[in-house]
Amino acid sequence: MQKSATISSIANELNITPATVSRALQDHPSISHSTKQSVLKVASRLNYKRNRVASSLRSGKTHMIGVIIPGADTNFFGSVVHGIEKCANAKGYNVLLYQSNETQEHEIKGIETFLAAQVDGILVSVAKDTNNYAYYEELKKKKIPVVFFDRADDDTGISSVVTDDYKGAFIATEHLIKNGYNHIAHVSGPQHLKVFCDRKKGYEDALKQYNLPLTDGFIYEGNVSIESGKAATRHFLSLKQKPDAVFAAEDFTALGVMKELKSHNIKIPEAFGVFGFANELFGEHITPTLSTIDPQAVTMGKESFELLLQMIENKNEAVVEKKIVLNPIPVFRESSQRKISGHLNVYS
Amino acid sequence: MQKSATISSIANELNITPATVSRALQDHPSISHSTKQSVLKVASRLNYKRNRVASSLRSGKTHMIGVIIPGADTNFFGSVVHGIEKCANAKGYNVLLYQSNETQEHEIKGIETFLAAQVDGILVSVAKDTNNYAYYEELKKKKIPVVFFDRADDDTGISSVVTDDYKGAFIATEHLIKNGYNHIAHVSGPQHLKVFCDRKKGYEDALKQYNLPLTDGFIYEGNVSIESGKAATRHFLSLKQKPDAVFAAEDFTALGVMKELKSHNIKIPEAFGVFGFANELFGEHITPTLSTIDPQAVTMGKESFELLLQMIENKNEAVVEKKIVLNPIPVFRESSQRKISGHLNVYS
DNA sequence: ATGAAAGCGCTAACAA
DNA sequence: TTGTTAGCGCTTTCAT
Repeated sequence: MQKSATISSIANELNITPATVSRALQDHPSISHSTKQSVLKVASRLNYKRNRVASSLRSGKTHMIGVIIPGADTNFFGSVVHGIEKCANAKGYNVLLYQSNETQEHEIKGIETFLAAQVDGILVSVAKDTNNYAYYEELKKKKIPVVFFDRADDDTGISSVVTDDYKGAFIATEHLIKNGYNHIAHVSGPQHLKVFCDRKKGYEDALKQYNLPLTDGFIYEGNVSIESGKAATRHFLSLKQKPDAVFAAEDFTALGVMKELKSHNIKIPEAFGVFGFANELFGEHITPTLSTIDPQAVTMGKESFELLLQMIENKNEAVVEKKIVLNPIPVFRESSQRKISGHLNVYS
Repeated sequence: MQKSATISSIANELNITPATVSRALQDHPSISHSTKQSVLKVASRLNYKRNRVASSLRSGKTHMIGVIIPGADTNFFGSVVHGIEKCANAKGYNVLLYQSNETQEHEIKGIETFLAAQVDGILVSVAKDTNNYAYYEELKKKKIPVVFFDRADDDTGISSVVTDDYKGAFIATEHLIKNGYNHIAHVSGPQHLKVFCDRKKGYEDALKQYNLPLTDGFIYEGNVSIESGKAATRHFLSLKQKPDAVFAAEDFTALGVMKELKSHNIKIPEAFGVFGFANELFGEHITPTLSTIDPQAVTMGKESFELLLQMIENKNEAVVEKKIVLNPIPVFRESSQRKISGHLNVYS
């Protein structure tokens, strides 16, 4: 292959210096219109492409951001990445992707990779088992812009973009109550993650507000999986006081709940209500369709990137912590709505 | 922030030259054990991290690969990326992701971005509307390693990793036949994409082999979407000779077929069989569960990366085109299996 | 409006 | 085994 064109080759053709070419290419104000014209012409003739690596080395900006997600195989994270990508590309940024596979070990490896690659900033949704944020404190000291999305930590003082999990959970639980379920259980997620704490709190407060008791054994800590939804359900059904509805902290868990209920021939939503969280794709297509909370994944991606970009561009100024909270959108489907025609307390 | 350590800072501390440090860090054979030891010690004390940008500029290798996918929001591509990532990270490569949103325009933009970023190689699954491969010929001339996955082109002479689409389609159709359906229609995908040609051909050949006629109007060209599955079904139901089963070229299309059938109160699988392709996540969870072909997404990602890596490492040797064909795994679920107890031809 | 010159941090051919 | 030297391609300050 013939070597690709550089600013020097352009400069040679025109008998000007590389510096001038560089400036012309950047549309620098101090370059004459005619020079710019000719540079552009030669550049396109030689099929010149700026070497970003060289440019990055010199300028210290790579125009790359790193994104760490637990896994690329859920619709939720897929959509967030989609949002990030779209936005980043529009602003001339590239996206380096890294999957933690839900372990802190990989997460840290990802960050180190990103640092070595000199990314301009990092977006991360922490792994299930991340409970130590010392690493992020380090990054803060190094003034590397970092934004958490979805799975954020409250105490680290790092900017974040999350859904209003508390509100979403409250709405979900309230909806179940209004549909006549009054023994509502909850399958939560790992409690060291703020998301799942908040969702539990929303559930609890909704019960309180409607004067429903918090029954013993009605909260089961799952681990965000179909299997834990099933296990939770087996647990609930073994109680003397059985629930008649479940608010699951996440859709896959809700799916597990539904599967287990079906295998016990318990009718949803007639005999048992189910509500999820995440608006995973499958919820719309299963029978019955799954009620859920849409956390606005694409918007989350977009907002995360924009926030990060702000931080990148104002790198010198004091980095203020900024928290963006998205409005959760309830999606009421079949699994939580029964025709209540007057027998609100039929099961109590 | 204090500037991060460089090889020079390490060299200074030890009164040796940067070159020696560089070599020590690379475990170069000509460096003494003791020097390596001390370099490593100082490096870790200073928290040295190699600057990959500088390294790339000098060596011409970025250890980054670019991946272009139509979109990150299907389980299939999510899983392929998962496979790529895992494998790439293990080998010290980073993954730049770009989504074409199914348009050739974005796809080309992605490639240009990757070239500017000096990636070592590119993995691409072409967009729905890509029909011009001139761009890839260019890459070939420039000796940029490229591997197509899933959506490949046969004539470009570019290496690829795909599922045996023909075989998968054949198995699916054959299975429908063996389950007593004998008016089997097909919803295909865009025919300028080889995947969908192959699937159609597998369908046709299965019919032939079992001496079933290719009925007029039984092939509907969809565009890989729920909506086109619905439209196809409406078309099929409007025919005088109606089909009693559909092999859809892809799961979302199959889902559309099922939805439309349900809205006409046509029972699946009793009155109508449905078979998909892709093994999207939802198929396992809808009612009835969807029979499909598992194209081995994660394996596809892994194999694609390994093939690309080979090409990257043997860049000087003649690049031979290599095609890897994965074995499709049928997943027989409810939507295609009826109890046929002797009335094989009940509908004919 | 343009040129000259230095250098980002690292690597590698050649020399010793 | 280690040092010397040059330079990857670009940006940017300072000078003209």
